[in-house]
Amino acid sequence: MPKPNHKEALLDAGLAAFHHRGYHATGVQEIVSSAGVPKGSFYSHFESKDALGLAALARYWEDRAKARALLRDAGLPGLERLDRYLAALGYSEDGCLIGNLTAELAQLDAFRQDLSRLWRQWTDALSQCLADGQRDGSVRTDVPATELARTVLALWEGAVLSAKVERSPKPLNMARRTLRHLLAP
Amino acid sequence: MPKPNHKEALLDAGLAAFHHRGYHATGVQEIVSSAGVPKGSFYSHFESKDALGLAALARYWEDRAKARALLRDAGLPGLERLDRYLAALGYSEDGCLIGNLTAELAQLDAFRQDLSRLWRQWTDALSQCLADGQRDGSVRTDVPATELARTVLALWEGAVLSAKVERSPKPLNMARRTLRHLLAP
DNA sequence: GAGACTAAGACGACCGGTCGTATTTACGAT
DNA sequence: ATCGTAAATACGACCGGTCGTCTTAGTCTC
Repeated sequence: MPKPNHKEALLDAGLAAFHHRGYHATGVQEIVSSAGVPKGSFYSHFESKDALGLAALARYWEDRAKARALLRDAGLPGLERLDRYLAALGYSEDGCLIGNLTAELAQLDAFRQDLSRLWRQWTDALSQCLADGQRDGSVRTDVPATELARTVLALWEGAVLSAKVERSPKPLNMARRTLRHLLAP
Repeated sequence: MPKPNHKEALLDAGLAAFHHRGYHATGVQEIVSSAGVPKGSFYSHFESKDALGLAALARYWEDRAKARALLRDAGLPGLERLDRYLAALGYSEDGCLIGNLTAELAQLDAFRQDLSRLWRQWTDALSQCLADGQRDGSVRTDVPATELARTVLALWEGAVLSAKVERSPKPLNMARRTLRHLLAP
């Protein structure tokens, strides 16, 4: 049984490096050095670099499960939940790993399915929140919740990209304002 | 004087490869093979791979100048111009080179400035069209044209990313519908 | 012949991954 | 509980290949 902290260290280091530098610009050597794990051990923990990449995506998604819980907070109207969720996601200079790797890797067979599933999961989570909002009256009802969710996600990811190149959280604030206006009844 | 078609061939091949596979996943060898140019000649035409990357971005932007002319079509209301422009941009399985390379390369000194400038130019072009729309009454006036332009661009880029992972133009159609609703007075 | 240009192949660094050996763990017998 | 052995795991050194770039020989033009 390998030491659990080696795998975790590799996962942490991989996630950080892929997020900051991108997937193909990051080598296995760099990850193992950063994780303080001998390179020969890498393949005891991950079958391949691709496997680590997929694991990093899954970890990134799971790391934001707490923020996603805000989308299900029954004590708030739907629109307010959404806004709190986006505020909780917040700004990062490196942007969003899912968006970044979608741009870089969506055309690769090894990644497309997982990326596609993440987008779907994300859309579903947003959609359920917005459907609740439609029931509680905080969200417009003339467009299906699913389409609204797709719009939210697209605008958010575009804003994150803009924030990345601008090195500023302003586009995220703009997106939140716009969404309040767009989604209100 | 190098043959002009070699440089063009390299630029075309580089643009296509960077767009389809991403920057770091594309090697100089692949580009020269695709362009039918000897590898040793590459550096007679481009100082470095980075230089080609930057040239490819500029080319991509220039290739869409014709579509951008639609934004300035004085015969149409501003909102209609915008929609025609987005329709003219259309769907591509590879997404948008500017968006893709922003995600992949915005953190690199060699690329940030050019990417940032492209986003600014794009935003300015959209902003002028929307300001015209505010004057002609086709676009809402309660939000400055610049902020609307940023929103348009963010939503579009996010939708392009979504379209890339979905392999479908549907997100782009959604974005156009949403923008009509969002921008109308 | 001189200078400019072209381009084949070499360069050092890096790539993801493999493999033989060393180390650790697990298990059965005593 | 201890020990010997087998199995599993870890990992240092290595693999063949690719990377972007450069060097230098060859070619062309004046």
